Amino acid sequence: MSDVTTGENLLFLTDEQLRQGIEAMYFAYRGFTADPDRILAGMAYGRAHHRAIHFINRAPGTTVNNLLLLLGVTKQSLNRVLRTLIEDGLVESRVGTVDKRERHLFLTEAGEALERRLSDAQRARMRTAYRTAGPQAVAGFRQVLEAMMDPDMRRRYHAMRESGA
Amino acid sequence: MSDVTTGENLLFLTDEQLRQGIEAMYFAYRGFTADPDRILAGMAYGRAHHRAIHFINRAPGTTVNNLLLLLGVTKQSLNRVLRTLIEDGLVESRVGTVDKRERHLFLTEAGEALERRLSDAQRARMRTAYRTAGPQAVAGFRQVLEAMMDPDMRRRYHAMRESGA
DNA sequence: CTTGGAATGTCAACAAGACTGACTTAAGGT
DNA sequence: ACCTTAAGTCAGTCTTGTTGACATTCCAAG
Repeated sequence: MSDVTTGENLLFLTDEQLRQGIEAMYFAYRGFTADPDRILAGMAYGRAHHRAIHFINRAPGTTVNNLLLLLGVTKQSLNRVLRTLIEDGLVESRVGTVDKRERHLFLTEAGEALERRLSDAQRARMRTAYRTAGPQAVAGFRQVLEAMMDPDMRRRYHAMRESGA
Repeated sequence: MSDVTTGENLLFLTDEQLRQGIEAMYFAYRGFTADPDRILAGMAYGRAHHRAIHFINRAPGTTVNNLLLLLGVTKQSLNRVLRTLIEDGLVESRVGTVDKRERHLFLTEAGEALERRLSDAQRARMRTAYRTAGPQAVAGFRQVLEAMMDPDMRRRYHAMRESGA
């Protein structure tokens, strides 16, 4: 351990440092959502639709229940969003083959097109930020974010990474 | 430049890495807001009240207009929040002495008490995350967050740090 | 000095997206 | 047969965002 991490030199843990971190998180999240929000503003969609599309793309064939756990909203709330996406032909809902109670969700071609448009914008900002800060900083960024998650979310986040990559 | 940052070794900039970063940001932000949300759930307040209280505490005497720029909402939206906080005796609004159109905002003792309760909870999570990840990671975290902000927000974020610390 | 425009803040009405609670339908599992 | 689980629906509420209209105050140009 270096001297910054021990004794009275825990300078990165002062209240002022923590407050600045909180504000940085707040302002950065605004930037993080700004580009997709702008794209969606024109259509009849919002951030809720984006989140659904994102996770259906990440885990094609996921069930409604699984999506519910990832998004942390009520089924009534998700249902409203999902219904419009299905009606508009962006998402397809297939009855489960092994368990017919389940609905498996997939993006249609139109859904994938919108997903790409949204995630291109979001990744472009992320890429610029990553490039500006450099690989070391990115590693630290990821470490702190992970430590900030609730344990449940951290589990789901890891599960997603394993199946995804 | 080290070899990770050049040539074909830009591994931290792959689409998969960026997607994981996006998801980490999403899940971490949920954790970030969870504790204050829980505290506020009981009262008739929400995240919007928290944000107002936070920034009034950070910049006592700030005007409504300045708060508007920080929060990025319409004045009508902020006004509703502010009105309830004033009615409930958490915020005091003083008519400007030099420009009587302006209202200067301050936390009352009750307001400061709630601010402390909310920010204690949020800082506790932040402190744990920082301690877990370590000072190097925290530095990287801050760098990436800053690079993710919109330029306007970055300016305001820096202005806040100068006056605050 | 007056008057018109800009800045600041307030009121009212509405929409999106979250919530709870109650209920239905269909399919599994014991 | 009975209970549970998955999904969907209907109704009502809350928070927080939006627009539009309006009042007050300031300031500067005529």
